[in-house]
Amino acid sequence: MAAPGRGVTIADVAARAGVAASTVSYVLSGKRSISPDTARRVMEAVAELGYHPHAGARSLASRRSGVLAMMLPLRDGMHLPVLMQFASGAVTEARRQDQDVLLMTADEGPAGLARVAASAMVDGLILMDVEVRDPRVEALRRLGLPSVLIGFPADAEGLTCVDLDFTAAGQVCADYLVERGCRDIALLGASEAVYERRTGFAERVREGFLGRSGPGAAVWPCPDDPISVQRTVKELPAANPDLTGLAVHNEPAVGHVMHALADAGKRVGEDFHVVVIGPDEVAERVHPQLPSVLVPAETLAEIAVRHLMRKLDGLDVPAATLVEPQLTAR
Amino acid sequence: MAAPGRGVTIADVAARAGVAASTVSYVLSGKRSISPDTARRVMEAVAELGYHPHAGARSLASRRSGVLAMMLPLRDGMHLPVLMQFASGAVTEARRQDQDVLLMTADEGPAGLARVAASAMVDGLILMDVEVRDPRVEALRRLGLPSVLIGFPADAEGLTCVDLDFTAAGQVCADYLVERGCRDIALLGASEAVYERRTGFAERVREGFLGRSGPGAAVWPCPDDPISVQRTVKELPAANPDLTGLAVHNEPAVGHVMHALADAGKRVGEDFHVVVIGPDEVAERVHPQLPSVLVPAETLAEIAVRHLMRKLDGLDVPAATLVEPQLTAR
DNA sequence: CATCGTCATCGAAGCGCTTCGACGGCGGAG
DNA sequence: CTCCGCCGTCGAAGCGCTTCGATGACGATG
Repeated sequence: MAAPGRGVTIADVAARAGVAASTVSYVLSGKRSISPDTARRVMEAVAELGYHPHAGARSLASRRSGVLAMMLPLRDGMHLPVLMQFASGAVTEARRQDQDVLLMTADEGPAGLARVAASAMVDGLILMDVEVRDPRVEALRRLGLPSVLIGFPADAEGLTCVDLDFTAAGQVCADYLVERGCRDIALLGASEAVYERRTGFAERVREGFLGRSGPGAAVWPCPDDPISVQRTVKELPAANPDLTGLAVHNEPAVGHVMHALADAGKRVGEDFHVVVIGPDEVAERVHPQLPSVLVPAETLAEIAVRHLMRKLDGLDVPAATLVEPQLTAR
Repeated sequence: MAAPGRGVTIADVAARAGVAASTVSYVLSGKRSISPDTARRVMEAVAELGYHPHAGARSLASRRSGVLAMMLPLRDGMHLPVLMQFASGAVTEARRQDQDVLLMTADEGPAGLARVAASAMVDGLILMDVEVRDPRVEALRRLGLPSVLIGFPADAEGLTCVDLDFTAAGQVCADYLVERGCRDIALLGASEAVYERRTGFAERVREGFLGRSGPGAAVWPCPDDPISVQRTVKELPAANPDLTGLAVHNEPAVGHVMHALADAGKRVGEDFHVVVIGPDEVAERVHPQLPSVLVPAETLAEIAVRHLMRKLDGLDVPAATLVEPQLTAR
């Protein structure tokens, strides 16, 4: 009793329930019909002994490990809390489907994919923060490991991708500002680095935003330290005196933007409008609170896991899933 | 060639190298001496075929899965970026030791521990954000699953724990402020909830801080929204007019604190001093930049993984490891 | 009453790996 | 020159599970 559950095998359960090991297996998997009476005795034995199937043995015999890999990068300019939301959303949904999640880092690169695929350590893979040209994508195709991407690479042929519709998000923000009567509007984005890496979502927000705004609209990449933000916000009116609306797609910078605007004498919500693309807390933690379009990290992760599970079960799933952005007015 | 590496078994490697399967195994594990010539042929075959051992088979036969679990909470008041640093630090170090990391959430609780332990899915466990009274700790003891805690529960008997020396961190902050000539000092902490949950580190910072400061010192719990921060900062001088030094142990609030102090006419770095316990970025992203004591998440995670691996190898490790805090002046 | 299905269950054969004991071949000691 | 011991290698026996085919038992059918 020192370590209950340790070393309990299916044979122990079978003996206890007075059946064959294979019968226990069938009760547990439901792959053959079993009399209710036998099933009950088996389940009781399982509970009494605290039996949990040996993961390795199971995966060896059934060619299913019950583990999903999540490969997520920790690159410069990524907003860590959002990544954590993705991770937690994925784990939660995976557990609901009796799967576990292995955390991989992006810098293992394609070799890491080959490793987990060949070792049959995981059944499928969720790839995060996909870049427009991503070396992992090619490896993925080659390996034939079931996978779902969060984000869209340039060539999504044959892949399953899920993401927020960032183009629509850019549009929603532009529309919001225009409806508020803003004359000219601008998008204050993430630092240059994010655009240079050609991270898909940043580009798409820009396109969506510009597509809905007048000829005076501009996009300003901006690092998130207070000095840079202050400087950028100061430059805005100089570049365009008619600017009265700003969309901010740079989570950590939002607070600084608000202070810079206050310093510049803008009264946000009155003669100047700001809308945020980012987590609710960011938009709620400034004064005044701002309208925002949320990146629904948990929802995206959940969809990704569900799609992946369907693929593992041989069902088919839409190649591209775009989640509609919601603008929360505040 | 459509899916190279798929289905390559140790027998394939053995055939290719002209040896027995067991020999391949010994080459790979180094558990018996092998002639250099044979070893070379085997390694070549491994490389040519892209062989990776089947994880399930390996764990079944060797009773080692090569996977470590990391159970980390996503509770209110936790600073997500720091958690992500822990996770990434652990994954990085684990990979260095040829291990993978399974991500578990705290809300699976003790049952989750029983599951992974009994299924032999993981070899060991790292438990994060340990509370003073944590139900998982008891389960851990009972299961006998090798583990390392990041944080200290009330009863650490028989456990291996690693953490920043938060008591010392509190002391360092108090000392810093006193040395700067501050008359009275205060600690602005996290929201009440964190203290109520009796999260170990918050309490220890407080004790360390109070232990080194004069009788006028005070601790102010504080939520991290701008309104609450503004209010709390306004109350400080009312409660103690001689207050000229503040330690902030609440990452997201730092920016707001600085603005509130500016509004109150304090000139930080001159007639008023502030020190931060938190990530470097937080202290660097305000103006003026602040001195800070870092929570070395990656280092802690790295130590935890290393200790865990030593335990798995039957070596012994110190029961308690406290990392000395470093104050970075800026 | 003999025959045929169906249902519930069993036994055995692997899944791919590690590990143990065994066994040739070789060099050094006697 | 023989014997012993060691080194390098092999074959076989599992690890705990799933799954396939086989087998009784039993009710329905002709």
